[in-house]
Amino acid sequence: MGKIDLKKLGLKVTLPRLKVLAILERNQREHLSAEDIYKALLESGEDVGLATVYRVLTQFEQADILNRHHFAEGHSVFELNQGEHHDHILCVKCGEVDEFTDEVIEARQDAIAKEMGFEITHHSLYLYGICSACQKK
Amino acid sequence: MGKIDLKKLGLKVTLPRLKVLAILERNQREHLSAEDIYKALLESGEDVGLATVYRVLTQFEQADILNRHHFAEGHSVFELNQGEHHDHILCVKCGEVDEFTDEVIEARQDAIAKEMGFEITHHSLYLYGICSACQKK
DNA sequence: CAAACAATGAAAAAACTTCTCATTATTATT
DNA sequence: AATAATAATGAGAAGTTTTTTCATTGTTTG
Ligand SMILES: [Mn+2]
Ligand SMILES: [Mn+2]
Ligand SMILES: [Zn+2]
Ligand SMILES: [Zn+2]
Repeated sequence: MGKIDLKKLGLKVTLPRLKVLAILERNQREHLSAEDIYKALLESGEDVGLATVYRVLTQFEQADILNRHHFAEGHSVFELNQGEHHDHILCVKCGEVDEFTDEVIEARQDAIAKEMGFEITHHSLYLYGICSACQKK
Repeated sequence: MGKIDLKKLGLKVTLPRLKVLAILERNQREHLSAEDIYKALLESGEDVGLATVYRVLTQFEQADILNRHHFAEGHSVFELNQGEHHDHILCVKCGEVDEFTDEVIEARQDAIAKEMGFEITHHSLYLYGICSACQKK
């Protein structure tokens, strides 16, 4: 988990990029939308445009320092790439998001792709359900 | 695979609903967007509004006669519910979509949800990669 | 510190989907 | 077959999320 070096990624070191990165680092366990990040910037008194937030997030995604997810919400959410891959399970009642990794599933995915002649690049797996807290209500 | 009875689903039997259904039935193996369906209607000389296509698709989804998918494209695609569940593998080069089912993955998903205290309702699994045809180019 | 060029903010536009509302169609009931 | 009750429709406006445009500003290199 070394510090992220924008210069090494071919990105100029600008205030907007550093600020967005700081917000993502400060919210490691969260899954933030572009709007969330934009609002956080405004609250910190930073003068960054929403278009820039979108641009920077796309660049970070291409540089593989963060992951974009499409939960069943209509907008993208982002989280810093924490090294080890993980998948997500979401509560359809309260929106809670938990993370998991399963080696059996990962292995089967690779096997299936191979069987079907695909060279797999990535995957997205989301489980939806009702969390234990919401079941009790 | 009995004929779909709109009346039994609590939906009035209207021309737009029948036409949309016909297009979906005629394209069982495809994954069509609302726009695709709208264009197909126009080409058949049908006078159906795009808003109606969206409305009807949402109603069909709620009636559980079709499934909505969010591939990495920015818009929803739909396919008639063919009884047995399946997941998807997509080519990032040419857009080809193939289908598969894996009992091991299905079982692990249920087990994971249970372990994490969730009552699972559904899931979405998409594998992305390069198909065999595109690898040869 | 100057030149070269990349990044930015603001606003417009694009892409997709939903909403509003006046009109029309369907259904159940005569 | 006509009626009344009500649900569905088409057109366009509007809502959401994201991208593009472009004049201005900032970063980097030498
Ligand atoms: Mn996560
Ligand atoms: Mn399918
Ligand atoms: Zn919950
Ligand atoms: Zn391909």
